[in-house]
Amino acid sequence: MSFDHKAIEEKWQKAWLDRTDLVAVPRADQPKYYVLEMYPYPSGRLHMGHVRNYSIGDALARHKYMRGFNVLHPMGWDAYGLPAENAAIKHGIHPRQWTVDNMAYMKRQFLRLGFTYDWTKELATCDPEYYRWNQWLFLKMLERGLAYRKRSRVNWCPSCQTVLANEQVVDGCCWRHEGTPVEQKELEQWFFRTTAYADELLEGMDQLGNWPERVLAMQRNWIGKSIGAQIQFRVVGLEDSITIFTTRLDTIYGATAVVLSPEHPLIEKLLQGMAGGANILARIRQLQGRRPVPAAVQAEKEGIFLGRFATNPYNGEQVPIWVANFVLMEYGAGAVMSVPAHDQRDFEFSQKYRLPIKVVIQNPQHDLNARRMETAYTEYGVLVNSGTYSGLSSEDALRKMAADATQKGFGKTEITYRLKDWGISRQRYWGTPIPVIYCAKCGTVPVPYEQLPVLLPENVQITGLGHSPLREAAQFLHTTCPRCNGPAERETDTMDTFVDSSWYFFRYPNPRYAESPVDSAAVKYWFPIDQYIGGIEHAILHLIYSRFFTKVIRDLGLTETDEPAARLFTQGMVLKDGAAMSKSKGNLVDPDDMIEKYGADTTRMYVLFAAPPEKDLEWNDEGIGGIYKFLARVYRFASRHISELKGVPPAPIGSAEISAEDRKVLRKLHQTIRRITFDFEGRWHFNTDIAALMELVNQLYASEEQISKPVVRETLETMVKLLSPFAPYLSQELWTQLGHSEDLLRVAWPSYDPVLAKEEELEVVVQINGRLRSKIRVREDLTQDELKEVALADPRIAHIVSEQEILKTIIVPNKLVNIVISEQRKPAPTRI
RNA sequence: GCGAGAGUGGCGGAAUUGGCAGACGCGCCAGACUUAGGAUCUGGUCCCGCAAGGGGUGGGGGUUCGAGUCCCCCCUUUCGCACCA
Repeated sequence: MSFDHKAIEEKWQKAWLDRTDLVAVPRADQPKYYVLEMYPYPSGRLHMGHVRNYSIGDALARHKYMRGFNVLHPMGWDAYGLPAENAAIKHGIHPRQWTVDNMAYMKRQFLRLGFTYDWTKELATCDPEYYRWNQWLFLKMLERGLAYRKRSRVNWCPSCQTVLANEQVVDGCCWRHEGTPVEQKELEQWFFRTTAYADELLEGMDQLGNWPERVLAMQRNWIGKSIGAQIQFRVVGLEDSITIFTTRLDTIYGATAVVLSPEHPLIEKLLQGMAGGANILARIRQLQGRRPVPAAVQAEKEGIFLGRFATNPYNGEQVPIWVANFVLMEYGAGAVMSVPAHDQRDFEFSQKYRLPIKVVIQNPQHDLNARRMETAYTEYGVLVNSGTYSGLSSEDALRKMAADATQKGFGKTEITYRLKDWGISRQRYWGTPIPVIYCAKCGTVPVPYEQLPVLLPENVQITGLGHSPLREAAQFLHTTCPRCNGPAERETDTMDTFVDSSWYFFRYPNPRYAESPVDSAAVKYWFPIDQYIGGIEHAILHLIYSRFFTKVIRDLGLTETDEPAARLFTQGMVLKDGAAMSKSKGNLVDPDDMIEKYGADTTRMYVLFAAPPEKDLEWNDEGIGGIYKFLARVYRFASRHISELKGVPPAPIGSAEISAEDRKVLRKLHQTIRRITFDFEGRWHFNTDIAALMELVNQLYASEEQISKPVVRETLETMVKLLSPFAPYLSQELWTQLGHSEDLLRVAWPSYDPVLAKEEELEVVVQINGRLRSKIRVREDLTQDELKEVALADPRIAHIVSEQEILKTIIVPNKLVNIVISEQRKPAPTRI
């Protein structure tokens, strides 16, 4: 009987349609397991990266079912987003239609792949019953000052025709459009106050020991906490002072200038009434224009002297005030002190403009000479030329100088973050309307909760022309003020779609819950997510926003959860010819084609086999055939024996009269159980688990003629269980053919017998001077002396050792004997 | 520049604590079965050598009875951050 994967998969797809046994319900008597894979954007069809992500999650979910866990394994759709709108512009199809069609198609793909999702938990973020809760959460955040509106310089992607958050700018370009430099625009925007949780986001990482270090490092870096001090320099001849931020207060005696960002608000005032001031201002504006925005490339440092001076509050020295392109307004105080001797940037700047260099930290290796320095000395050290602080270490000086600044009132200790508040306004149609109304009389008025959801209107002309299409939707735009009933306008920007994905995992436990975004009781049972699985590309974007939302939702009193996911796993990318698969590169491998040709089992299993899950996977069109061949081998072996196994009991474990060949197969079987079981505990190197199953099958083929029926039954049944997380269709089919009726998910995961798994006779390696010389087969648990004796009796060893003096013998019981003799004289090399 | 990771046959990869380097698969070679084989089964496949033997995990050094694994230096490469004061 040949392996008809199509017939088998179609049969079980039908049987598994609308299955009710996967509906997750809280149960007090069972340990729970919430396994979640990042939901997809419904772009049209699944790609291999999806198949990989979801095959990892499904293997885990199936294993947890078999281990007796109450499993929550949901799936949904990140259904708002720009591609739907682009499709509308290009093909004239409505974004909703496009999205709905795609979800339907991709759901069929999911069903075809045989994943164990509880589809009763399905959610789509473009559904009013979902996005109303985005609006609800927004209003709560508004109440708490966690959402606010301000005019600011924002990142603008000319391709997307919308604003981007800082997190969505990669190398100065849009995260969706690699070649499109982001522009800066001044706009009124809504923000979420992520900075309010900066410290908790940082400290919370202590709880994330089971997140990849790589992700934590990226988040730490992104939050960018730095502890320093703010110091005020009085402007000579004016009442104003300039505040600078520094982490190296210990070097302040070496300051030779104060440098402002070109956007610094004080500049105009400083130039007022100065001769040539207008000219200088014009040059500064020019400098701004020339600055690469945002600073993607390190540009040549350029500066302009303002003609004014400021006083260093520590030593009373007057230093020139400059404006330079390398000082960022967005960070710290928008102004710095320039210490060329101890900061590389300041050093370069001073070289170019011939500013003096003053050494105030001494290098213990050799004395620094300001005139001969070629780079800045940035290490901590001992202070010199620093008044009363001279002689202190940098660490002591930092503390003392900050304390003195506070006491004397010209500065204080200050903490700054790289993390910025999250700009969430998007000038696009296909997203959640921001539930705010602008009234000429009452100002900005939140939409009352009872009027939620603010529905996204369906009949809107989508043009992609740079302002929200909702501006043109008169029905939507014009409304009445909830306070005064006067005429008013709605906010027409929509929310960043990352808002949707920041809390969807809280919705899964009860996605139809109508009282609040989260069903607190259900969440209390299921949370935290025991295992979250997704791509590394979300290390900062989605995963930092999610952590922020988790804390906000907690502080709203809806949950007690501090962190969303106890464990995070980031799988590697699927590559073809060394590059990520993409339409533009033309190197796509379509999962549908693979499923059509080899079946879902093979496709799933191959993505698990080709590389360990955390590493990138290089797709190989030939390789997948090897998995198909393996499954066909399993099927063929089973087919040859199933009919004769009727009524045959599984092998009685430990039975004395089983043959040596039986024992060999059982040993391999139990070693395989041990290996795969161990691996599911967290290592997840499914590639080696599948290799172990292949070894078992190879052993079965080799021993086929000599093993007894009970052992065949035992081995087949157990093997099918071990195989089922990776190849569920074939496994369920064979399980049924073996005479069972229950679903494999409800069958207990096999346990191994350590006695059976143990090798009876061991092969011990014999080395001489660390080099392999022979192998001996011995009984287990020989004493060290016995082992040594057997090793020395080995003819090959005896031959080499014969007349040498044995200096030492190292014995690792059951493993190895290493005999150390004096190094043999090498025969003189024959030269030609 | 800073931070994290990686470098093993023709290819993907294995080697859980320092203890047989190359499991498993692809590819390739040979044989069997066959009208046929891009099916299936069996055997072989790190390099040099007929063999005995020798060499071998990016390069160099070190620790150790013993190093792919630990330490130091260097090279290559992937990813993240990048004028963050």
